[in-house]
Amino acid sequence: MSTEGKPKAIPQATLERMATYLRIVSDLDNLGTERISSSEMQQIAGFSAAQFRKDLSYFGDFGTPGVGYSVKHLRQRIAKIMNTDHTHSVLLVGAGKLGSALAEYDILRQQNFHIMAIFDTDPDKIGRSVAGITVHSAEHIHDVNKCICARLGIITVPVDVAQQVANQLVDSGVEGILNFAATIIKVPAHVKVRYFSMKRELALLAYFLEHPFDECLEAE
Amino acid sequence: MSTEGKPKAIPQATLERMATYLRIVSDLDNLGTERISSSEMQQIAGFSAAQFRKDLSYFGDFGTPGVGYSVKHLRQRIAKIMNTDHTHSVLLVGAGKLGSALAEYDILRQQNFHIMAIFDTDPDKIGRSVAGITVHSAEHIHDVNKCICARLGIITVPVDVAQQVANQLVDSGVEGILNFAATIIKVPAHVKVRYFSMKRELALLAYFLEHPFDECLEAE
DNA sequence: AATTATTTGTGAAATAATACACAATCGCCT
DNA sequence: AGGCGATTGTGTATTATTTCACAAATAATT
Repeated sequence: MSTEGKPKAIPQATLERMATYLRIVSDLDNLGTERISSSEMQQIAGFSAAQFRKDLSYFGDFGTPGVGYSVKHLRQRIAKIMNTDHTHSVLLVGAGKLGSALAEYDILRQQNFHIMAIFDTDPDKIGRSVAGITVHSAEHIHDVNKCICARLGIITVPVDVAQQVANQLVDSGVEGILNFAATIIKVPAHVKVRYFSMKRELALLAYFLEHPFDECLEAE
Repeated sequence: MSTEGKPKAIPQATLERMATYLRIVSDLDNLGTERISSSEMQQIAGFSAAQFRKDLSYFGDFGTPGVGYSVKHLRQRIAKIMNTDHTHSVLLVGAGKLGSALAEYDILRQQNFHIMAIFDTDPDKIGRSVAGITVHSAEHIHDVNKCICARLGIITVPVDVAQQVANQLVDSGVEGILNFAATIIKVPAHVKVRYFSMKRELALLAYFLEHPFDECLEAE
């Protein structure tokens, strides 16, 4: 329907939903589903059908009126948009309980994000093997990443060394950081940071325990 | 400055930031800092000073003009608002790598959220001990929670049993769920769900690798 | 080929969130 | 006691996002 690519500003919220759409269509594709309509997506994802269509419209045309969307096609297009149509190397810093769990739990099975090296600042952990990968000293992030050229990093170290580790990651060429340490880290403008804090999530849920009817919509 | 409590609708985004403010003032308090101004908060949190003041204004008056905010007072007030001024019992379902790591890593040290019971659907895991807590069968969630009365739950089971586990949690009285399984779960309207997916976060970071100058603001 | 039942894509309207700007307030200093 | 510099709290303006509503497009049917 539209004619050409649209270099408009994409709402942050749209991008977050795109990642969810991608997961859903990937699941549907793996299940063998061939078609999906925006109203079916509403059922599955919890966002409105119009929201779904509007989100996609920022990136061009995806479906065919009267029919819906090809799941396979949607998956390919969104994967390309999200830049997950190929493998990304990832550095993991922090070989503690959480870091080890992440290395084994999610990544190795879910394609396209490969943890290529693990680092730690704790001398006791250096040299040991986690999820089949040797743990290096965090001092060597720069050197090791010369070979790997990873642009993504995950921080699972204690708060007091998080900033230092972030600096080293950035220094080694990392441009996207997922930070599990409960502290805000300062990075150059070209580096994107996403945060996750268990306590923060639980605090939000605790709030809603006393305010059950605020904001019941919003799904993933 | 204002006269009375304000039962206005609180923006979701404000609540998310409130949780961050709470972490920051808690840290400052522990460090012995006594006062903070909104502009100092801007430095630390990355949100604008006006944003900080506006967010607080939804909940009443907190500071004194010309002086700033008492860190201790702010901490108490926000903790009360977020409902984290007392301990919450939490149920954890899924004693795999991630669940075990969460049980040990974050919660036990960070006060006010206590994992009181761990469950799993895998017979091999039932009866074993994780982080000093015996793993029960997920079938017994309802019974066990009769004693515990937890209103918060964490799901770290595989996607195919996530919905079933969610149902059992809700059935046992849980009203807030933190879901690490990569699937959207359906719950009654009074139950709040927060999602976390590693792949989703990494996909977003991957997007920004190719779009480094979109949305550089936004901190935690 | 025309008709109907669907469903997309999107401009415009409605809603929500953020940034701005400044009056009100406070502590300090003289 | 009054003036000054600093900082809050908030009404308003601005910007961003979501919702709505419908024309355009398609397949199926007759």
